[in-house]
Amino acid sequence: MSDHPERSFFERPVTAVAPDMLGMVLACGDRAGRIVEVEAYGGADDPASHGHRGRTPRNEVMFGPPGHLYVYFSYGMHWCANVVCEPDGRCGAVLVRALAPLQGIEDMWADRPKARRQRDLCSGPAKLTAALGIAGDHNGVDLIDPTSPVSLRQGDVAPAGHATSARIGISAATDRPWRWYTPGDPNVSRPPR
DNA sequence: AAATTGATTCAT
DNA sequence: TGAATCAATTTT
Repeated sequence: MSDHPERSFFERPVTAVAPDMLGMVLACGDRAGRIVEVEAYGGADDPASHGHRGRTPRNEVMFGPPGHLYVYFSYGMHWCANVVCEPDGRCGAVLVRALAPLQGIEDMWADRPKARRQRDLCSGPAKLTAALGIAGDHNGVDLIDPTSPVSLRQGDVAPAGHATSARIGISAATDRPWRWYTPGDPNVSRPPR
C-alpha cells in the first residue's frame, strides 16, 4: 500500500470518497502529510459548494475529470486544496482540512512561522497549504500522476476509524454531516467556534 | 470579538 | 461599477 490510487477511486460521489481519503498521503515536493480531516462538497444540489450556481472560471476544475487538484483563494489571504471527484462533467470535490505531518517537517516550520507546536503546522485547510507549499499555481494538477508537483497516494496504515460532523465555516446546508475526521488525532482542526 | 485581506460573484 | 460574500487564521 504505497501506490497511487486509480482514477476511478475518485470517480464516485463526494460523500463516498471523502471518508476513504482519511489515511491517504498528500505530498508536494519533499513535504507530505497523512490526511486526518476532510469535507465533501457537491454540485448544484449543495448550497455550500462553490459549484452550486454553475460553472465559472474559478470553479472550472471542480467540473473536470476526477483525481485533480482544485485550489482556491479564500478570505483574501489563504489557499485551500480540494480533490476533484465525480465523473468528468459533474461537479464535486473533497476539501482537505488537516494533515498529520510526515515528511519535510523542517520546511513546514519555515513556511508556518506562527506555529508553536508540530500539531499547529497542518491543523486547518489554509495551514496545510502553507505548510506544503501549495498555492494557486497548482490548481488543476493531476494528483494521480506521481511526477506532478502535488500528488496523492495510499498511506501505510489505515486509520482506526472515523467520525463525522457538520462542515465548518459554512452557513448553508449545515444539517449535512459531510465532515470526516480521525478521532483523537491531535492534528484535527478544532470544532466550530 | 475583531482585524486582516483581496478575488469572485451577483446586483445595480 | 459597486457591494456583499467568503470551505480562515490570528491576535486581542
